[in-house]
Amino acid sequence: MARYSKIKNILKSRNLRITDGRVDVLEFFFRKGKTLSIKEIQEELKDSDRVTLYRILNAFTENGVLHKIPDDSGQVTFGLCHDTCDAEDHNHDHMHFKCLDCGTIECLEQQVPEVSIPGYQVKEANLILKGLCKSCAA
Amino acid sequence: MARYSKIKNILKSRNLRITDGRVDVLEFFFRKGKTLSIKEIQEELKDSDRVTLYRILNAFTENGVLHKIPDDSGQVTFGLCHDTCDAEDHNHDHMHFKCLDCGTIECLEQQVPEVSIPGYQVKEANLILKGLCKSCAA
DNA sequence: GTTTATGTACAACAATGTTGCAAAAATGCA
DNA sequence: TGCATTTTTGCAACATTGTTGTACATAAAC
Repeated sequence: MARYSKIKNILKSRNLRITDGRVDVLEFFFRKGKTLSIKEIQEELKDSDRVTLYRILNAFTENGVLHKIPDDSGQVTFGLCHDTCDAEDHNHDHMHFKCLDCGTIECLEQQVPEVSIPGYQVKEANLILKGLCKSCAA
Repeated sequence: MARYSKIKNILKSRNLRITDGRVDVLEFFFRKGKTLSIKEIQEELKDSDRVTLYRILNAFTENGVLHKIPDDSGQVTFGLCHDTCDAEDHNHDHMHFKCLDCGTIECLEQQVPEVSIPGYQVKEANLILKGLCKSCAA
């Protein structure tokens, strides 16, 4: 499917109106094919309003289009959710790799290992690995 | 060992000077025995300077006294490192549980499951679980 | 006690994120 | 297509969070 149609479908399926800003943000994610920090998105979409961008990202996060990647650096990073995510049944189990050298954060396809703790009810699991990515380790 | 002596030893072993602010922060962590957000620490130590507190927390993080817990909420939370951590050989593998009900973040003693990704060099692993904690699930 | 290195307090700044509201645009329907 | 409704945007203003520079104060070492 053409990229624009795909983006339109994603927005429609979440009952989000198709606006230039939203399409631009999603198009940027598909084009880069990687996780993006707010800073990177802002630099790409220089002429757009900061508040609008925050609202777009929040809407996307709430509706399972993007997921926020926890990071202790304070720099919030977003990644595209897999096609299986939707507003009701959002798959929160993600595994990410942050390269200590180049700083890139990648979404890994591997499944987060199952963990159970007696007495606790685990609903989501986020595994953040740090080290050297494929290109930096080589 | 008495708490104050313990705190003094921790600071000395990191070559950090023993000051009122640092002792207060550490004493608060030992007293609560749990992870603390910057907000909580600020509320406890109302009369202390905000900048000083940030510098204390940064010094503690850099020297393996505390560890920063990644969280997508933006609220930075700190936890006491285990006794095995020191400035040179800081054990970065942590497992945390965040309760979606009461918001508390707990450090779990369980070991983070080993994960390896072909071509990557994994140095740290952070597993963040979310759900209902023991008291909220009951 | 005196010296020296380190840490603190204050002011000012920078970055990040939020709220309220009027104007604009997207959708649905006649 | 044109109109009504609802959602989204853009702007201003504010709130929170974190940083930098610098003079002063304190801890550690002698």
